[in-house]
Amino acid sequence: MSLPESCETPDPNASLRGEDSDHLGPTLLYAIKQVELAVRARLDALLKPMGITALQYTALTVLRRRDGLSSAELARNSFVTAQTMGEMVIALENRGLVIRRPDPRNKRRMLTSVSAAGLVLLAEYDGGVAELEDAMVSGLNWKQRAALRSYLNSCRSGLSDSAAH
Amino acid sequence: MSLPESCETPDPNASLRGEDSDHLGPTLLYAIKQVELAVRARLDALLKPMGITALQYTALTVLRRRDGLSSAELARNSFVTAQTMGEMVIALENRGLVIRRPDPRNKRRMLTSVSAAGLVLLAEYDGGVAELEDAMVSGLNWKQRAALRSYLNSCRSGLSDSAAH
DNA sequence: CTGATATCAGGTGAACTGAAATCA
DNA sequence: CTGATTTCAGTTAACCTGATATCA
Repeated sequence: MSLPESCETPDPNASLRGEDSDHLGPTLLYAIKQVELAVRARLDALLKPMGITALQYTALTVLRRRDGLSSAELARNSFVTAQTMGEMVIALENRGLVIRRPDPRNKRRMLTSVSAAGLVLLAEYDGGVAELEDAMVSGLNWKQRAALRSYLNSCRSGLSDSAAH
Repeated sequence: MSLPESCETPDPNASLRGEDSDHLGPTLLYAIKQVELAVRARLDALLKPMGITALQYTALTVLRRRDGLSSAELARNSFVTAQTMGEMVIALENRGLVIRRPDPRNKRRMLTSVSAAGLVLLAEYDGGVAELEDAMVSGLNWKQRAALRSYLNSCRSGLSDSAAH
């Protein structure tokens, strides 16, 4: 990995508004945490009036994209234990937002799907969530947005794969 | 602010492993959440052996950079209530990691500083945290890392500033 | 027998809301 | 009086560990 030495100073005007102008410390980790905190605060405020948590919303959106996952698979996707996700899925089932049925090829597994009511609920949120994302990336053009997503995917794989020190 | 446009195609392999190659939905929000979840899992595992939470660690690093903040200011920085942050700061004080003393100009405010023991504890973590960040951005060159930080800062200001729909 | 899944039981820490007191 | 900060009290949602049963 050759490092370009064209400009050592990563950021001449890092101190934009005196808020978080750290030129040392876990800058990228901190930046990601700050963005996620802001997103979560907004998302909670958006979802709370309808009585659903951010984690439940996330699980529903994942199930909408990938139908028929088991709660254990959902748990691995969200970095929580199988018990925790199992309870949440049951809660969603009791509220009629998801439907579960045993896997015909494995009687132990329970295939989970978003119910019609769940799809309606998700559809009601889609607009607000899209607005939230638009607000977040309002300062970036499409090319930068694509690069940001690419970089984030790289970060995720870098953390999940061979991140042994 | 010059933004690097020499970056290669945004995603040579956007579909990493068939896991989350969604071309629709809240992709960027989801990508950020996924990265933060992975970071938090790693950070918790790193910090747990010494009995400190990720939020406490973050608060300590913020105080190291900006000495003398009040718990209310810390709360606003971390998107939690003043009560929550107040309890955490007291917990840190009881463990001798921070020191508080009344603001001479405002007897109600309590100025918080990292204690010597707190600085030692932070120093012990700096290495592991740096390794964690290195692992996260191992797939990015320095230019992409700088762009990522710039984009994340843009996202944060986009969320905190005028994010009215 | 081993591993994965689901579920029940119990426990914990972290966050919230509400209210009260102090001070600029 | 208004607003900000701190602190006390009660509460809740989220997550954990441990144990058990089922099934590939």
